[in-house]
Amino acid sequence: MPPLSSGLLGALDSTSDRAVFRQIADQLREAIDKGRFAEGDKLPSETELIEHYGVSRMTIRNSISVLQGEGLVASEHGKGVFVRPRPPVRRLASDRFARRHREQGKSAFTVEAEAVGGHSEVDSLVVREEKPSQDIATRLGGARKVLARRRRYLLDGRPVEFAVSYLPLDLARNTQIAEPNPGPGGIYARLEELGHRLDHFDEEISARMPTPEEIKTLRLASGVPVIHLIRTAYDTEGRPVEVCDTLMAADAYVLAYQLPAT
Amino acid sequence: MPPLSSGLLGALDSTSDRAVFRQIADQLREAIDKGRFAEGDKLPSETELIEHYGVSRMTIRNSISVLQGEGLVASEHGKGVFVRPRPPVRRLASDRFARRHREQGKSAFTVEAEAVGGHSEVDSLVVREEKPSQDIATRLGGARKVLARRRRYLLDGRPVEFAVSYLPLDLARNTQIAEPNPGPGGIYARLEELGHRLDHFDEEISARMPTPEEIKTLRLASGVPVIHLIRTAYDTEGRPVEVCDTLMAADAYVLAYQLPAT
DNA sequence: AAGTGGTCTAGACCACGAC
DNA sequence: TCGTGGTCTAGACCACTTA
Repeated sequence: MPPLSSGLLGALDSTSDRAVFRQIADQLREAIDKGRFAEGDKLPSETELIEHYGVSRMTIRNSISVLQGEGLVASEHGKGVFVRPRPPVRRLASDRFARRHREQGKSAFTVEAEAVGGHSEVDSLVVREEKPSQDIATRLGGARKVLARRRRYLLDGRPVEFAVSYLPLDLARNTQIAEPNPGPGGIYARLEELGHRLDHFDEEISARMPTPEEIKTLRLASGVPVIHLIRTAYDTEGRPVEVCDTLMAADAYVLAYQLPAT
Repeated sequence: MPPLSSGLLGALDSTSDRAVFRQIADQLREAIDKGRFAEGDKLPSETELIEHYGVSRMTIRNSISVLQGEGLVASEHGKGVFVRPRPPVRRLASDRFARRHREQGKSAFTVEAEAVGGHSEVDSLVVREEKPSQDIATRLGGARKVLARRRRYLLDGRPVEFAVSYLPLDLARNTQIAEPNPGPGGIYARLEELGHRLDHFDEEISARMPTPEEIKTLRLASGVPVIHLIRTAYDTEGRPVEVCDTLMAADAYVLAYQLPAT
């Protein structure tokens, strides 16, 4: 095995209070930040790092797990540890639910996917009647039964978003909204055809680390948070007609909004 | 040492493919989710878990580090590992920059703090002239020098947000905006007095894991992401008059927006 | 077969906090 | 003082990838 290219990584400071594994993590992080390891590059193997620093394997693994937690690197069993590439980001514009998009027969996700020139797919579509959670029921103005539309969105084959739409059952039952394919313009276009002209949407955004199940569904690398977005759609009479509960891979999205100054 | 209360945690499945430390993490997670350990409760000590499961210490520590990464628990040296309490969340409303708030002499942060009945402080205020980064310069329409206002916000003594406002220097120099205390209503009130009537704000939101420096500044527990918000303020002539780059502790915020349906 | 990371053991010494 | 978590060692065996 060839020795580590000199200069890429420095030496430890034994006089420092800082733990050895943190010093090693610091040096690797700095090398990545400065581009000495580029996106997609393989870091030195554990064996190489052990020899370079003269420490035990667990110390090296500890260092690398720090960087994994920061979302900087991802390890691949049998291959190595790699600098995580920044995936292409989808920017959700504040006009993404504008009527003019619906009138062109496009769903919001399609509009966004086209904006980045990507290929979009929908997946795992399940439509069924449910008893809503307390939170969803409240947001829907006290609905006792709802129609739930679950689906996963993929961009260029990568799952990026998982969403559940809830609609009051009395409103959606026996309409095309209850069909797997809601038709051109999506369920918002159907709601308007049913006489529920949409007035505005409220969105609430938070971020957190994913649960193991969410990691599986969105195939998340470690160190990638999720953005949780809950949108409520209101018609012109002020009635909430849909709640959409969305979980997004945070490394795949930027959300954009416009606020009035008045 | 008393034995672990029976029933709280189960046994390992040696026939399972799932790694032992993951099985232990699963059981602890389930116990937390089901409320068998409540917020703020202490988990069994490493020694207790070692005896309960009959595994080595590193295996137990590995399990706990999984839960730390998920933001479920936080360890305190010398005391134990505790279920992380959900801190009070500040909800940023979509009207938080409405003129009516400014006209009451209140800053946006004060308005929000009062809404949750908390005590707010500002900290580490530094105002100085700078050469902006490429990104900031572009957002400001090509400004070559800017006034930068850095500050940290604390809610009930806990740092929750770090923000930097950038203003074109030709606009802010020798005004009260360049003073540490910008006066009632904050810099947006001053901008309007200077003839820059505000029209709207653009906000861009993303989420990621914090850098070590950000962890220090916001005193973040492990497993807590940050929300990155970049706001650009435009006057009625369409000129960008301020860019505010904000980093928020994700466990302390919910952002709310309203979208038009038109 | 050789190299990589994944899991696990059985110790050691240290630093912090509560009593 | 004692129990807690923090750091570190020196091994072992396994699973995956590449050649």
